[in-house]
Amino acid sequence: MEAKLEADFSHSLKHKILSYTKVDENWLKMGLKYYKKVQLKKGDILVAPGQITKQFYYVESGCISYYRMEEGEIQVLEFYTEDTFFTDLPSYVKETPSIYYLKATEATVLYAIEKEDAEKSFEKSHQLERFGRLSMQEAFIKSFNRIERLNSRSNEERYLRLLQKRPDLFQRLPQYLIAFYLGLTPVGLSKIRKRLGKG
Amino acid sequence: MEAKLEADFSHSLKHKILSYTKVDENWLKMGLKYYKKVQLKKGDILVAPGQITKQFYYVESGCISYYRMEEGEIQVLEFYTEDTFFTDLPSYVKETPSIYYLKATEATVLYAIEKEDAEKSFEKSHQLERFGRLSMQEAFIKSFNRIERLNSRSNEERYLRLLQKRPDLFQRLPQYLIAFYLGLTPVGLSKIRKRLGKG
DNA sequence: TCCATTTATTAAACCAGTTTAATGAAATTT
DNA sequence: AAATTTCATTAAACTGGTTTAATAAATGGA
Repeated sequence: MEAKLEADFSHSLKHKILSYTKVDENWLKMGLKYYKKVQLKKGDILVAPGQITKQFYYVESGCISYYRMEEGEIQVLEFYTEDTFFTDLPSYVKETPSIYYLKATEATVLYAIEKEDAEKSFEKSHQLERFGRLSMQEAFIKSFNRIERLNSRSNEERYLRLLQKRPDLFQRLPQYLIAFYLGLTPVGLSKIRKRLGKG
Repeated sequence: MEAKLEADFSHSLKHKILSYTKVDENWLKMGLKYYKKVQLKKGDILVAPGQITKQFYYVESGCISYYRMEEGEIQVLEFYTEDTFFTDLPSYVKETPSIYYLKATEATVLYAIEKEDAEKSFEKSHQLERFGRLSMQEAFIKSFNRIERLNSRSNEERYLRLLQKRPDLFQRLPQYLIAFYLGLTPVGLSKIRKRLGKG
């Protein structure tokens, strides 16, 4: 019974780690036991400006939006959804106060690991260190793709590409957040959608 | 004499690696010996569309621009300058043909390591694996900063921020490349500069 | 179920960029 | 030094966004 329970615990996280590299069972167990489950309700704030982000996260289910407010304007950097690692990296790495929000835009289940523990696990296990490297590499590629998208000069194209690449976002998020993510105003996005016949 | 020569070889690269994490001298030597020096003249192309990028690079001096051509339009993703690691990551990771150019915009000195050798070094040494992870993390943070800049809706602000953060680029690169990097046309950038009184 | 709030659309005036093309200046080649 | 090429600026017409404000629709709480 208990064994069953343990096997179920963070199953998706375990699977995710193993998708990067082979990790011996005992080291994997060691790494996994540092993670603790966090349940967020819609609207819960995980990180707010001024706080130092000392944890790294894995989204099992739900959606976290990563944004900041600057002179009344929202700037949306990313949406983290199922099966994704994330944190507020600038604050996490430099241990300085965050200037961002990390907020659940729907009921969300996370696993959180303390920075200290993450580093401990990397130090102890070469294999987990490799997992750390490869997951960082994946994060980098994703952010690279985002740059590519942001850098193309046509907003319409940007909208269409997002619609194609992450259609789920349009179902689960208010449209104005998507507008800011695309670097548009809600009015601007609405116009584009009208022009395209709502695609 | 020979010892002196060896000590000088890729000194800046050695220094760079050690800036990430401690690496025992013998492992470091082992890692470094995989790198070979590459000298590029202005205009030389390191990677062209269609090629598979099988090396990872470190810029000792000079400047490499990373861009693509799409229907006659240039899209500039990044400029890699002194003391920076880079490659065409999508192609390097997935071993698929590149869709980008990597081109020297001035005389440039690089150190190049074969992917195979890089992986070998990571496998052999936990410390080098850590270096790999942390350098990837740094690359990720840089690209994150770029997203932040690209995502702000005012072009003028984007221009000013770049001017402040990487003033060297304005000295060493033609203005039209900077314009495309900012997601503008050369004409657009020229207008902004005029408006601001050439900053 | 109704009321309050949040979100999306539309309209109108405006503006910061684009496109195209011409001119001029600077750098490179011969 | 002259010729050629590359690069930056300017102008004019245009376009696709912004801003502001009003309205309508959807959502959520008491």
